[in-house]
Amino acid sequence: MPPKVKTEQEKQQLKTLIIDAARDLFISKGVEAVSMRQIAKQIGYSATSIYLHFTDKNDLLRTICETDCIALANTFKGVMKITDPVERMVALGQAYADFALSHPNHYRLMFMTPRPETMLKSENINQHSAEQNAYFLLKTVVNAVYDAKCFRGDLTDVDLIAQTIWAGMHGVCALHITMEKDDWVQWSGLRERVHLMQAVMMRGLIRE
Amino acid sequence: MPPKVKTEQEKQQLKTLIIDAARDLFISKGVEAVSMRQIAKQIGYSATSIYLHFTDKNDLLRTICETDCIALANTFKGVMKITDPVERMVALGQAYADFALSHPNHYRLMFMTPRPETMLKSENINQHSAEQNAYFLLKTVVNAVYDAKCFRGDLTDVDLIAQTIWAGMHGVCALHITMEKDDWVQWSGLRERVHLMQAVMMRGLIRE
DNA sequence: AGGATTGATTAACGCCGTTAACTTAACGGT
DNA sequence: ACCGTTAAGTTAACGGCGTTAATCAATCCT
Repeated sequence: MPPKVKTEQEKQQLKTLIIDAARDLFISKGVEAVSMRQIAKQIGYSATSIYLHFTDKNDLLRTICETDCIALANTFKGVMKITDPVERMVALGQAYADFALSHPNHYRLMFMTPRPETMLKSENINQHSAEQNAYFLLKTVVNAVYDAKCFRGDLTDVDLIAQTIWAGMHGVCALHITMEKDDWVQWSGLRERVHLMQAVMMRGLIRE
Repeated sequence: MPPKVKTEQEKQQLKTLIIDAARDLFISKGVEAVSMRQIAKQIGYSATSIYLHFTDKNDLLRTICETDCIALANTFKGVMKITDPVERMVALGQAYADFALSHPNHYRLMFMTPRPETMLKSENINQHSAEQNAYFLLKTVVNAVYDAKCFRGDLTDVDLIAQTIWAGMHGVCALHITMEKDDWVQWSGLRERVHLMQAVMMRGLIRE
């Protein structure tokens, strides 16, 4: 029963209705365990209706990733108030880990799901906006530390430094999310692992 | 057409035939893109035959992971010949990254695929054998460095140290494998990232 | 020789993502 | 006031998936 002619705003509303339902399901059950039919049922539409707004499941997934990457950058706004550059960088790492570990399925969705071909082009993410790109935000924070001449003298590539910090935090979080339950490893405390990674990063990067 | 009565050895042969075919496909196309029917076709059997040897797809996957975890530990044997404990530890990290980055799908299979419930119990992996457990091997190597009193004084938990090193290398590799193609990040060179992570780890952990 | 057992097969079930064909309601033009 | 067009949705259908049930053929045991 199609009460026709939808304003652009109404269209967008339905689109975000789909996105929100899909994200809820993805987060609570994991991406691969959620079907288009389930998402549709959740919002009282038929499965094929989703295809009127997204070309396929990957498109939906990519859109959620983009949206949430922006949202994630926004949740980091609080740490940006910290004035000391090094302190701010540490706090950002902590905030990142907090997000990853308190929303593991959400994190998996955003940073542990291999991107299919169709996901490559993300025109919607502004490469150079701290509001819209969590990585650019990290880079900004790292750059401030660099400008304050706090890094070791042999470190001159800000991208490289930022990506290494990211990799360190990602490593702890991703390893935990994937292998938490594997009992052939005697896992030490998660808190300690996050903390030591931060300490190692700082000692390894900051001028002594 | 069943030419009956199979010796235990023949059974095992068929089982490893399935495993090898499945691994080949998993590695070349990614786990989720490979169906039981495809694996079966590869070895000239019907799809349901696989279920005579593995209870389901997860069981097959878990078996491959276990097998290859043991195999991985064996490929590290060369590294163990290095006598200097710190050198040996660095070389192990490099060997680990080399494996991950030259066999990304294989690595994904082993260390980036979330374990379903049925995967938890891995009785086949010996928790305390360096030959059968790559993590225990790492722990042994880390322990040698610890005994040589090369770690900073505040580091006393060998498991924690080993897991942090693992996380660091895993972070670089996993991030690369997942996000390599995402163009909203200006990736610096992969080699440099691996190298800096190693350097940061060493500077952060080793007594100065 | 004949029944039980083993190693395999084919058929079938209920999902999945996605496409095609169809329906119904609202709008624009005359 | 009518009528075609189009937008927004539906149902039907396709081929493939993981997996289970039923079946089949060859061998073994007695």
